[in-house]
Amino acid sequence: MVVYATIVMNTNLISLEDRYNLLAGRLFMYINRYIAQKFKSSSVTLTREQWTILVQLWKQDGVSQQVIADETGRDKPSTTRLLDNLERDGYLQRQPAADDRRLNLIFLTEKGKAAEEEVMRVANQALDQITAGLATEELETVKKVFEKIYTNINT
Amino acid sequence: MVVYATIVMNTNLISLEDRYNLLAGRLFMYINRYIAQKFKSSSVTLTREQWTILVQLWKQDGVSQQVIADETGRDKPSTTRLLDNLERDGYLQRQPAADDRRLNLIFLTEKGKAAEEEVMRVANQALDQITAGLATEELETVKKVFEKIYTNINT
DNA sequence: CCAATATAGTTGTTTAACTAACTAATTTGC
DNA sequence: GCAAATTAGTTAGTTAAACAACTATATTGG
Repeated sequence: MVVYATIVMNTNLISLEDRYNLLAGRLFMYINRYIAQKFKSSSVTLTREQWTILVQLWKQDGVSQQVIADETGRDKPSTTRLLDNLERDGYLQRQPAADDRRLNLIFLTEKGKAAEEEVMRVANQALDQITAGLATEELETVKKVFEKIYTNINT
Repeated sequence: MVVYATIVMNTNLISLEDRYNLLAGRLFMYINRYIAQKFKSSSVTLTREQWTILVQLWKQDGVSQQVIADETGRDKPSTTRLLDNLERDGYLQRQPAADDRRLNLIFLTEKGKAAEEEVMRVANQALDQITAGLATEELETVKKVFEKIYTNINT
């Protein structure tokens, strides 16, 4: 067993255990599981990942796959395959752009549009349960920390 | 576009956008990518997930797969396959327990033990960079929020 | 003008998570 | 004592993320 005490002292007073948990992404794994369960028990037949794509399309559809990839923070192959499944399941359709044949524009189908209300109701309910009892200032701090981490990662 | 204003008002003053980002797990996706890069560029040939298993084994090895699954928050099939790969790559070995033949006890190999120092050095360096410039109180609040969310999810 | 470069999207491969279904071994409770 | 239930672990199938390599189209710069 190697001793990490000096390393911890060099940075801050948060324990290695806490820092490790952040890094390990355990909470995210649990949140992911929770959302999947809530979707399932509400007969929402979408994954959390598919939901993030649809959230973007409900804001604006008719955009290219690259735009969706950028807006949801994914690479192109991951986006291609998420769109494959969503198209297969009838939520959207690809349409080549007339003025640039490299682009696929993504359009919601009627099914995709109709899904918004119920899916967002379930998602918001899950969010309410996840964040129940948390003070606004606490969530503001979390937001600030997340933004700082984002900056740290990208510089 | 459905209007969510009333839903947001019913819960707290954090915007839907912020709540959505928490749910979407974007930051975690970015942290995951960052760690993977740091491991790769330091010639640590482990995934973040494999690392979480080894962290547990460095604390205590000779435990069953179920114990590892519980301690790292995974289900059994995920744990089985992570251990498959770690065994294949020579970091550990399975050994049937003498007194209960259902159990596989997991033991680090010399390679698995020897990896600790360098791997933890790289992991701690990445953690330092990720949490740089964050105040102890901010990280304490994040910890508190994470714990509260964990409680919310499991009740 | 057209070769070089950049951009959009797809495909293949590996890792990992989840669920469900399964085998083998152990514990239980009548 | 032994059938039923529980526990440990594996296997199969689906979804998703990462990276690398690829095709097709569009833009660029000499």
